[in-house]
Amino acid sequence: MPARRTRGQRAGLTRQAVLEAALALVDREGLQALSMRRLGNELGVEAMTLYNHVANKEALLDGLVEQIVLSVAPPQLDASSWQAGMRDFAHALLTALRAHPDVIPLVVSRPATTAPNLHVLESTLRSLHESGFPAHRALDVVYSVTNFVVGHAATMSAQNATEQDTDDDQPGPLLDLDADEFPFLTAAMRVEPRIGAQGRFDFALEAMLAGFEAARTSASAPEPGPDRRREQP
Amino acid sequence: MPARRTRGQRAGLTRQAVLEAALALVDREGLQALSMRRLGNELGVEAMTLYNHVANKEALLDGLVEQIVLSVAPPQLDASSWQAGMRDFAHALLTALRAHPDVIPLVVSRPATTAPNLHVLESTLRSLHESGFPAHRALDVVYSVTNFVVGHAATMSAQNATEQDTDDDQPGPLLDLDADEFPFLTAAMRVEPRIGAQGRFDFALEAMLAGFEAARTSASAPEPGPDRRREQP
DNA sequence: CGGCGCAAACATACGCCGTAAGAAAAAGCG
DNA sequence: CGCTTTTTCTTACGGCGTATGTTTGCGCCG
Repeated sequence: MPARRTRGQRAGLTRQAVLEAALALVDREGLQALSMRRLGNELGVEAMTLYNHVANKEALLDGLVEQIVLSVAPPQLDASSWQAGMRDFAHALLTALRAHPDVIPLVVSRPATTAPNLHVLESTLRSLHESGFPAHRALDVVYSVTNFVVGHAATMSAQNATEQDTDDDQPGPLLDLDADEFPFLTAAMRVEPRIGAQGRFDFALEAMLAGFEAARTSASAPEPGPDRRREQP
Repeated sequence: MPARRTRGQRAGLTRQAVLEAALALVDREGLQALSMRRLGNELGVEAMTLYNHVANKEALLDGLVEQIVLSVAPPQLDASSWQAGMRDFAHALLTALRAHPDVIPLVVSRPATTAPNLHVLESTLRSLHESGFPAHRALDVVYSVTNFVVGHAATMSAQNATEQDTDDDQPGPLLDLDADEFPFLTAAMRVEPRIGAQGRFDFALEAMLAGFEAARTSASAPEPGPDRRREQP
């Protein structure tokens, strides 16, 4: 039953309301369930009505990632430990993404460079600068942490998605692979996968933060070393 | 002109040919240009014909990420320096992703757990294990590096996309932001953005590898420390 | 209080999409 | 050559995003 209103009374529909309904719909039924007609039904309104509040579907999707990005508290950095602040920020961002896993593909492909986000970024850069990072390195740190969090969240959500295709909930190996064929892989996945993902996240995050700290304290860059990368022309 | 053949001669169409044409089309005109009808035209064939070689559009998209993943050489690890091998692997993966930026959203949302990929993963895990990582930490390392690379590639491609919306090629600030409002941000972006992105990638990658090396050499885990994260219930 | 302007909501229509179902054509094979 | 098998084409259905034009009811001004 599509939330009908007695015909004639106005909805007072709002961009915010549209975005919230869209986010709820995506959380409930996935990205592919989000169509203008469907979202209209959800709000008791015709599809075209939504165009009074969002320019088009692209803008609606942009609005979804905006909702998520704005929901995470900006990094709180005191000069004593920039690492603690970045760690909290990374965890908060991961939590926000995990709360809306179906939006992650959107977050990945849409840069969130709205004005409020840029201000958050600017203040974070200032804090990191006061902690001893040169400006461009501060940007490196912020970008790297967010990139890492987003990539990790994407991988985790993709795995959860395929894991739900086989809809049995016994805790056995979700990817049933031959222990003889993949001994190390099976050994590595023996740990409870949920803890494993979180543990991996913490492990790599600590490694990154430690690496950044090492780069910060040493004036000379700790750059590549013997580098044999290849690059496209 | 849609590559017509004189009616009657057969194409000898192949799954591989379909995937290559699809990848070329996506590279040329973006993900949204990839439809079964359009891809059929590209190959001089009706849309439904494609279903003889791919089960449905989902499978075709899976095939696209498969193409990319298989195109990057597996990590070559000699016991002397696991870091060099992982660094090369990261660079190769980044290069492959940057060659097909429009496929990145697909790579992000589709776990590439096909049999050949699992074998590559297994052999990488063995090498890392021989370098002194416990099995689960080896998995952490591989996952973290790939997550990081994918996240970084996604961010870079998203930025390049918005940067092309304003189609002027003067090298000025691609995100024209007020230097008074965002002093640190503008300072940080003063470096040539192309080099900046690559430099940031190398910087963070080295930090991660250094952090992993530190974790490997110390038996005691270098875990979080004073942790004030919050988590959803 | 009455009418009117205007923004919000509705209704219709167009050209796309993915793909199910069946006809037709080509290719292999005795 | 006829028969089977596989590939390709044709048609059709429901759903999509949205351009376009009409209706509706609230708030304001006289």
